[in-house]
Amino acid sequence: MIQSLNEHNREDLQEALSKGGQKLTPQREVVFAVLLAQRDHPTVDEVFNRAREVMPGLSLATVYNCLETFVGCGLVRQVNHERESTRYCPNLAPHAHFRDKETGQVHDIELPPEVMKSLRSILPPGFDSEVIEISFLGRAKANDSLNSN
Amino acid sequence: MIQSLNEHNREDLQEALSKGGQKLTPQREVVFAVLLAQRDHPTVDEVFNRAREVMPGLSLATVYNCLETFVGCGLVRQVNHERESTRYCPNLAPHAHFRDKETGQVHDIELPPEVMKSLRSILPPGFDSEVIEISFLGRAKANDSLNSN
DNA sequence: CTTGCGGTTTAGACTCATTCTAACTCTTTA
DNA sequence: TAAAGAGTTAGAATGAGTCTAAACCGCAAG
Repeated sequence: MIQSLNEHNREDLQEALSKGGQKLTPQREVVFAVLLAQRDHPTVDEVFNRAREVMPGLSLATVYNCLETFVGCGLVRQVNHERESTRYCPNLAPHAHFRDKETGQVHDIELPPEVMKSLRSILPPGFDSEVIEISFLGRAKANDSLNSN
Repeated sequence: MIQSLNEHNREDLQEALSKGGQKLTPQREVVFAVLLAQRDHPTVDEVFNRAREVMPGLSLATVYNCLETFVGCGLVRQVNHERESTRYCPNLAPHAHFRDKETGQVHDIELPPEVMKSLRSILPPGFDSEVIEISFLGRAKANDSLNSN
């Protein structure tokens, strides 16, 4: 179940928010806690439903707002696959995503620096890239524990 | 301007369609010609507008249908960036996409086989991937001629 | 205090890409 | 010529996400 944030995580949140000129609010705490509690790349709706168990008055618009704020503060990444609903991921380490064709589950795949480098190297001169998104589509055989980080 | 398909391209289209159990229709020819004429990763709307110059009665639904058919036959790839409108690309060679933050333009980036290989190698055992999507976000300095293929 | 202010939250209206539906057309097969 | 089947069409429906305007809240100034 969704716990409230521990001291450590609350401080991280607090700090990242204030760096971005934002405040820590009860809603933001709950939404952040939801993301940390179950790192399965939930959609906004999923976050909304989970958060409401803990804070029933929370509105969907606020969940959108909170998540956008987190993305702006670099606390969370958006994960898009084709045009499906955007998913959210609190894993900050550079990583790729693997989407299971059958279950729809999204798994994080560690991205070693040398692979990042070889990717950057394929850019022709004049192309400067800040963000690289890599996503695999396929099947992951069993091994439930491998998801996320 | 949009030309009608030359013999060679019409045959390719014809063949790919019939392999997928589909027929060559005037609408499909026009839509395909639009994609080949300007390889700038147009959205459905852009394809629609260009195609109407040549076939004014064409409907938007048909453009959606044609593009979906082409994707099904492997003639064309969809390109998605975040949740923006889907774009279409008739470049069949394996390649990544580079999206210019400022202009919004999408450029094709050639993907050498050894980079593909190193990417596949980061998948943990049990993960089998058929499709790998790679997209860069950044700025491309000038050099208009480098776009697409 | 209590008033005012800026940032946050809220419900509901709105947008817009995409999908669906049902009617229509065209071509082929019987 | 009729019936069947594929493809096309206009417009309605869907649904994720955004916008708007009102309510709320914590806090600093009076």
